[in-house]
Amino acid sequence: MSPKVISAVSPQLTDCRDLINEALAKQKVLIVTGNCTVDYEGRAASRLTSGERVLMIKADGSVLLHRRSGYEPVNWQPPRCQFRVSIEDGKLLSVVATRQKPKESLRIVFDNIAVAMALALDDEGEFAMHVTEEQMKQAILLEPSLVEPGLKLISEETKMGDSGFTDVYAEDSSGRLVVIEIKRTPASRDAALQLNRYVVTLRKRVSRPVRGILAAPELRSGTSVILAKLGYDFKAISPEKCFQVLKPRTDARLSEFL
Amino acid sequence: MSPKVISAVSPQLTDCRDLINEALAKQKVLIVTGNCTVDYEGRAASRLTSGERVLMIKADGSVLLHRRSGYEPVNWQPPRCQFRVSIEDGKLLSVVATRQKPKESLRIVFDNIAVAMALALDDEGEFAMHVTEEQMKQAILLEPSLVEPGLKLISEETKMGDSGFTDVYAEDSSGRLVVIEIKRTPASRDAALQLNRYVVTLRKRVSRPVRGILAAPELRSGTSVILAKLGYDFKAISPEKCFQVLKPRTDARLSEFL
DNA sequence: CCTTTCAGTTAGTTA
DNA sequence: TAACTAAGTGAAAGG
Repeated sequence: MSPKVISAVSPQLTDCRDLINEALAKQKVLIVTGNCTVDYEGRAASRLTSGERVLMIKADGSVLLHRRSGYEPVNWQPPRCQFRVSIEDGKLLSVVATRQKPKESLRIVFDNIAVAMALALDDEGEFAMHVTEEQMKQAILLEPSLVEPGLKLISEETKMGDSGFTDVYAEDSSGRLVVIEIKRTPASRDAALQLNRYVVTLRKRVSRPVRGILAAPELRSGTSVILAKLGYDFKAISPEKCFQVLKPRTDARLSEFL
Repeated sequence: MSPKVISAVSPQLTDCRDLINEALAKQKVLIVTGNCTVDYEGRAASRLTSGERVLMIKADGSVLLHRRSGYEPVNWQPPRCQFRVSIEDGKLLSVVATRQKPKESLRIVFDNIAVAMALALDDEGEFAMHVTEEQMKQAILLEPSLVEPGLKLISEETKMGDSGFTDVYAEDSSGRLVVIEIKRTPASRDAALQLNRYVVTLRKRVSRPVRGILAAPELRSGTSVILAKLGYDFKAISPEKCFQVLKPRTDARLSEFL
């Protein structure tokens, strides 16, 4: 990370300005704490009188100005805005973050800076809302309306022949049979074809109409076309929703975690 | 502010732990940057694998974990949660932030810390979404439904005798006369009495029923009782809404501001 | 690019 | 405290 940090009793404003400009240019994460006033004008308008706050400007041009308390920043700017940094009267450092569409502007004027730092965060980590495929299935079995309102469970049988996919059988509100293919990750062409195999097999056995539903967090590009061609539906299932359904059961684990 | 800052190539974890604990105890704002993994379990569940991030813990126990990009923190904890800081295996520093109701837990484990700082922010500044009382009146004149649906303007006259308050005359959907008292700040007893004077005066002049509405961002405590006793209504008017109504007109000024 | 919907929404107000 | 609503909502998905 090799952070650049300015921390002095009275750091030179010019040094701070240079550090800020460099951070912006190199898309580092910038953190500045000091005494400032803040004006916003755009979708609304606000003014924050003098006080000590923490300014964070992130690599994508998001701006967050935090007071000492509260989850939310008191003032902010969403990603992709542009900056103008300048020194006024030799003793004020102003940062103006502007955005077009909607047209809005945030102006932060420091009359004193305590700490300024620029961080080149090396972060390739993966973020995942995690439930296992088995947990997703459990959630759907527990709460079939996750997939579709009025859906009624027919069979909890998992295996219809092979592996890699989880499936559930149900009946929809019109009395049609429904095969639900569950994937915990973005579903691809393979998932659609697998679903097709299940449906085709089932159609040979029964004379009732059979629907197919692919339940997954999302579809990989192109999959929706195949799915439509085969005549099946897609239902987005979020891991969070599944987790919430399962939550009562995981409370024991949560206690342990705490 | 007199910030305490730890910034070294490889700072001692014990020093960091002490700084964090002190910041938490004294309700300072804490900022820690370093390489970490993050696990969350509560309303949902998530895992973030190793990478460099910025952790901010605010005076009220809000937790924000920011990656290099994005307005929103990747993981967080709302205000009023509790902390446990510990060193594991002598080379991992873990911060666990837990909350009851809903029961949830955030666990951040650093294997390397680049910078840690504790800030005692001195911030008595006032935050205001600002429109003037005149602007509020303009907004209501432009868009009477801000006060009540179906309201129709009768008079743009401002003065009915004295000062300090802005008033507007209208007719409601039932054909009753309406006097609207506008205050840009939280309305007090005085505002209610002022409204009463206007209504009483008007009732002497006309034989139709006359309503009174106090339009302000909010009511000071006790004022709602008085208002109810007098038989008048309160309508909360947010500065933001007014601003949005007026916005088309302020675009010129906004351009100038940018 | 615009619209709609969702969020571990958060925050504020009221009953 | 719970329920309801608004937000400079932000972010993602779909048209």
